[in-house]
Amino acid sequence: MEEIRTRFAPSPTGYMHIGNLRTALYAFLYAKHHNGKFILRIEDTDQKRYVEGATEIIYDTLKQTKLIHDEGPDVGGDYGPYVQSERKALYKEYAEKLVQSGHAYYCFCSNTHEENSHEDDEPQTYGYNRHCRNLSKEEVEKNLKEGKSYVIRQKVPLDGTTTFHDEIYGDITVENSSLDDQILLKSDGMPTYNFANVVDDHLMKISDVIRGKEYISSTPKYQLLYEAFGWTPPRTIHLSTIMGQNPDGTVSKLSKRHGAVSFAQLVQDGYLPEAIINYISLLGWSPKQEREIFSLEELIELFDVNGIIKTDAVFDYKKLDWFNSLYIKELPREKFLELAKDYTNELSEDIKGKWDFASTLCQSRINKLSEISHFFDFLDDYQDFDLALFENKKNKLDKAGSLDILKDMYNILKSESNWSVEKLNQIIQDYATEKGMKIGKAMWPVRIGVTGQTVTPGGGAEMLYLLGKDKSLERIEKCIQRLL
RNA sequence: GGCCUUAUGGUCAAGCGGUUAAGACGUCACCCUCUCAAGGUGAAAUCACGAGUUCGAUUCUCGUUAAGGCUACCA
Repeated sequence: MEEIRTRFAPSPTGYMHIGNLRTALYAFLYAKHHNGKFILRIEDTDQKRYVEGATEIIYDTLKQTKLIHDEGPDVGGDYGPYVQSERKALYKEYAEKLVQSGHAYYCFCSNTHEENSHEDDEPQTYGYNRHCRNLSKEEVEKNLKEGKSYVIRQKVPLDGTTTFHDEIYGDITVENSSLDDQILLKSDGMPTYNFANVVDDHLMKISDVIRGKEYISSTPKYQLLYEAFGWTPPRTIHLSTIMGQNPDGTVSKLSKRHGAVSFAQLVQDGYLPEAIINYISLLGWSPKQEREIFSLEELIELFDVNGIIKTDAVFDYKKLDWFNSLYIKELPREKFLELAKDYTNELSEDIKGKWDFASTLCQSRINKLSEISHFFDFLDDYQDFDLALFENKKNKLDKAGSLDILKDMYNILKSESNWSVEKLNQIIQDYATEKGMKIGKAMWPVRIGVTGQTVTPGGGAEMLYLLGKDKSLERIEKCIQRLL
């Protein structure tokens, strides 16, 4: 049986775009679902874009998301090297083969881009004018001998059509006349992506190419290349684009202006890799089930090209938040504490001292780890709040009623030496029982008085504990003064 | 401009000729509850438009419109 081999072929650009990561994920899931191999290949043929440390970012991302590759520059494999710049000689060799077989030609035009430049009001000309397509052998030899700079271009048939099959989009046919004689080998001797991916996918025995659908337009040219070489093309699976929502409601390709778009940025914002993977797995693919929480193992089990969606998906940070909050809640306590460490710097010494308890409040309520930094800011933001907050109809409380409770609580709390959440809860419960009221009624004035806010991430006793005895009493006293 | 692709609620999406058109996020109620969060229940909200084909179209075909991609010595 045919071995399934997929590849993830990122350019070392310095960051991992979330759309790119999704492509990697799908390629990984597809391969693993079929017990195949997932290969990492670094496409660094554009030397101008080389970024220091960029490959490490790719390795890190793959490691953090657990998309473990079976072959790649760092782990080796039978089809290396896995870095395109190290395969330079290979491409030249194959490009020349194509020249010999009449499927490509040398082009000595200096800069076609400039030649084709135009004024805005002039009708635009498109593509290369094929100036060198029919140069005589002698002319080519002469130019070569003179050491003229050249590129090798694909000799695309002038008529007829080319058809390829995509697993998602079906058969796609284009007129060859709409295809340009694209550059295969650049003047610096490096191949273009368009050429390298064909050679490498074949040489590395890639069975299924999974990539973004921006390559659909180029695929006919790849098809022609495979045919010229006499190779069987791999299956192709083109993926929809991940979009971002613009302020005006329109959408466009997800980019910086929509928010964090790189995996590293998302992680820094406090999203867990597992949550990110879970969320993006469902952006453009559906397991056709009602649940949405899946581990990587489950995704491998369930992955099926049948569920891949053709339409572009808008990245929704709100939904990512939801996934993330669930994953954070599920985190074992130790793990949460460890991850939280990076976000506690801005916390007050007071909160840090009570972190053992305070962290539980965070874990059950935050959407992303970065929210920890300012989670307790409200405690310090204590001003002369509107005394109407003491009125609460559900508890049948007015200012006078609150004042009474506050006075009692002040006296009770003043003599309390065991300032723990449990004890505080206990004594307030005892007080409520004694007064024949529900604990909620007794807690209301306390919680409001001590925080000055109706909404707090925790109950009255918890707020008292976090504030500490001195500050709590001080605030209660102040409220009593104001209410008198 | 040319070529290619796509079109179900605000968002992710199920559906693959006959359905009260799933489910999730978000929103809004209500319940629970010392507030919030979590949890529970419920509500509002979708087949872009126009022609066909068919007994019957969200589903098939064609057009329109809109959106996206390609049209680089970037990938």
